[in-house]
Amino acid sequence: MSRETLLPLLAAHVMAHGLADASLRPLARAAGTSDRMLIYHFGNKDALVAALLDYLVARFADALDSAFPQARSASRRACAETVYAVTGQPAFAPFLRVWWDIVAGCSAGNAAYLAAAGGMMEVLLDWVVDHLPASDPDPAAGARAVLTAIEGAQALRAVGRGDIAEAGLAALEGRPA
Amino acid sequence: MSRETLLPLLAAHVMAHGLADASLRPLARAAGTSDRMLIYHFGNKDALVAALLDYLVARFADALDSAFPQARSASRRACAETVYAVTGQPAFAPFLRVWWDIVAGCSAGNAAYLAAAGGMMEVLLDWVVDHLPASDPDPAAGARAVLTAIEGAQALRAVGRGDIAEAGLAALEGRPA
DNA sequence: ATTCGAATGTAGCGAGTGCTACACTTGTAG
DNA sequence: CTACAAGTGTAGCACTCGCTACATTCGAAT
Repeated sequence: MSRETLLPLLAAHVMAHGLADASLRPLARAAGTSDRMLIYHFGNKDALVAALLDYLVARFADALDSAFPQARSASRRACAETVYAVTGQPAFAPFLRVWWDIVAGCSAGNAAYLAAAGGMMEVLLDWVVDHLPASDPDPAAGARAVLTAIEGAQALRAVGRGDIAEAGLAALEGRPA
Repeated sequence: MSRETLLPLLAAHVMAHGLADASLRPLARAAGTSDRMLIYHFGNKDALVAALLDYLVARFADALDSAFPQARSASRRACAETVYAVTGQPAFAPFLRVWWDIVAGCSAGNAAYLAAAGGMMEVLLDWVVDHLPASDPDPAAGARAVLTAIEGAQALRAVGRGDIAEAGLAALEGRPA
């Protein structure tokens, strides 16, 4: 039982039950250990959460690579709608749940969450750049526009207003600027 | 000390310290009462939070009406950028902090948070419709596009990537579709 | 075989959680 | 004046929190 064998089990529990109110004893139970051993391996809870966030960023990158279509999209709007559709699948709900916990933590000033969020945004930004139409005149700007729209659409879906999100994405410009 | 006199004080504390980990005793201290009395007035913590969310939605509507320019924007993009700029002012940080707590709570399945979020989105949607260019051919669709972009930009700013948000908004179509 | 450090179990500390029991003071209606 | 309900203070319950002290087991190196 090292950090490496623990982390997947801990991550599974966090994705199922949220990051915000994850406490040592339930975490330990989910991983088949004791709170005592979690502190032993990670030093303290903050370090554990930091390790967990690192692990989750890596898993998020994996999920993007494996679950998404490889082909480039036909337009910025199509790219955004693809990401929106894929992340709407049930398999992605646990990621999104943790994601909003991270955003809330960042807004509260948590530095570890900020670092994790930055990592995830970098991964996502790279992925979007690689999936924009090859004809896009400014992939860097296009990726940022698409990412902004995706984030907003997911926030709206999270609060039960997927209708606004879908209308919003549909109104995105279909062709590169 | 009725609910009505308590709510502003409770709301102030929540906006300063977050909604997620607001517990009765600190809330009571901030309002000059005891946890005992909070339960007496509201029944239990869930009801207190529900009342607090109602109050916050109303305050949010007030803040929009008073702090934002009255004039219509010149374009959908300008409208989004105005909202982004205004909500970037320090006075709005407490609202946003609570907002992300609400989004995270919705993602975790909290029904009371869902209702509050729905109310806030309704308020914001109406405001955006009223501030789109009068020439916009489809204000309902335009407002949804603007709102999606705004939400995304704010999420990105919350996680320290305001640079992406600004580039993303700049790439929005400047003229109505 | 002995020694030593890594790994682990048990028990508990002090603080904080939502909430309740009980007693007490008020203000008001009869 | 009395009766009664609304309001309030004090104390506490059963629980969880992150973390620690102490003791033990176990495996490998000497």
